[in-house]
Amino acid sequence: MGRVSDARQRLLEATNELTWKLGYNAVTVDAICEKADVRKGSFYHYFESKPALAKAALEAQWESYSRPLLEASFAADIPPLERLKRYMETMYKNQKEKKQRGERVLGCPIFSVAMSGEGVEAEVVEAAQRALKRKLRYFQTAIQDANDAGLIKVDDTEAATQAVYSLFEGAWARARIQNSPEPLAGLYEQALRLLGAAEQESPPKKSRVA
Amino acid sequence: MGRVSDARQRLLEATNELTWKLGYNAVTVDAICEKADVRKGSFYHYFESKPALAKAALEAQWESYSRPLLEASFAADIPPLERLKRYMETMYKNQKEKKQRGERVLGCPIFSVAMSGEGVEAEVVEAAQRALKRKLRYFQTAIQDANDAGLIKVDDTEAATQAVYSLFEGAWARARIQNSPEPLAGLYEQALRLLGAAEQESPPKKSRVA
DNA sequence: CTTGAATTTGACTAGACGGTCAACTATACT
DNA sequence: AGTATAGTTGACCGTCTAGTCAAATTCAAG
Repeated sequence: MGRVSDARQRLLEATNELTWKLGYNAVTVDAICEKADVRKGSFYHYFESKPALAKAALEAQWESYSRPLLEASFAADIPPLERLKRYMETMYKNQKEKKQRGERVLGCPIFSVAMSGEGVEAEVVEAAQRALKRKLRYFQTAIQDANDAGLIKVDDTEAATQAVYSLFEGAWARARIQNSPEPLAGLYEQALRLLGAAEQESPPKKSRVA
Repeated sequence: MGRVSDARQRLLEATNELTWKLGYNAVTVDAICEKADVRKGSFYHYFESKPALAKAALEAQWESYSRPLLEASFAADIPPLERLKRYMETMYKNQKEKKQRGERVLGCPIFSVAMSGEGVEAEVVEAAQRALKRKLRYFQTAIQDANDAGLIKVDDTEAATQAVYSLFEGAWARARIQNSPEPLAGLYEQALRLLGAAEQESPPKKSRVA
């Protein structure tokens, strides 16, 4: 019964856009309301507080953005290393296109929130941490599968996975910092080295002098 | 002439401590003043604004903290790969000890500020970016030296350096997120794989099944 | 001991912030 | 058509925030 509205959805989207660009603490309730074209009273009709909205927004973003992107690249019917390749190259292309469109390179929408640590309500940080852990699982599965298929050569699969993940998140974070997609370029090849799985080699060059 | 004081210094230190823990936007001038035991009026005697202080604090931190740590590990008379090893293991130990002392694992004091992007005054972000670029140069020199000495085997030295740096910063960031030093454990060995410089090998194991 | 510059102080402001509320409006269901 | 209910509105509040200032204090140097 009663009226219908998509104000809740608009609030979630506005929150994610602003938080991605500015970081959680730099985003105000007023700014969210303005962007979503919703009055403050309505805001508190849908969410009991700013952190509650931020938490819901992160979860919505996981479902509508991050998860689909991951599922597309990490589909189980794709060869395991191909999954990594697809994901990394898709992310690179995404950021590159953004840059060419004149937009800023914003990196991972979840990572910067997760990094806030204290200084942001635990509720929000924990939602971001959960999302990052889920993301890690795609890497773990793919690399485990690659290992089972004998495609990689590592002493410690888990350590290698962590390293690939750190490499990826680090590159993505640096892309944001530099406002450039370049740190994400050629990441797959670097990941292969971590995994002891040199691909079809191009002719190796010897050392060169500075 | 006139009075002498170390209030300026105390303000810089308080700013760095709080920013490291909470992130720039969660730190208020009042909190800084309280921690430094300085009244607000004095604050604005020494710094013309909050971002101006933050910028000065980042520069002070580079000189008094980051730079010494880097210089100690990356001294030119140490073999190039040994430099990387020392740095990474020092950072790991640092964070591990912090954790054992019951403190939080805070990661890189500069990285989180640099990641703020818009939403933090350009002045502050740029100071952080400068510091990160300087840090990268230590990696570049060490890896270039390793390459010149034939210690590593990479097609593209610069790309490998970027990857090692992304790996390191990514791991450090994840350490903060997880409040655990573990992402930094064994990083040097992973870096060696990126550089095509397998160390004194332990007997290699073949793939294993989940 | 005087002088005057450097420093300290606390009270002050204006605006932004997160959040509240009671009244109002639209509409899906009976 | 009537009504309960979901959604909307804008004015309002207390607190926090960055920043100001004129007056008071300290002390190095002449």
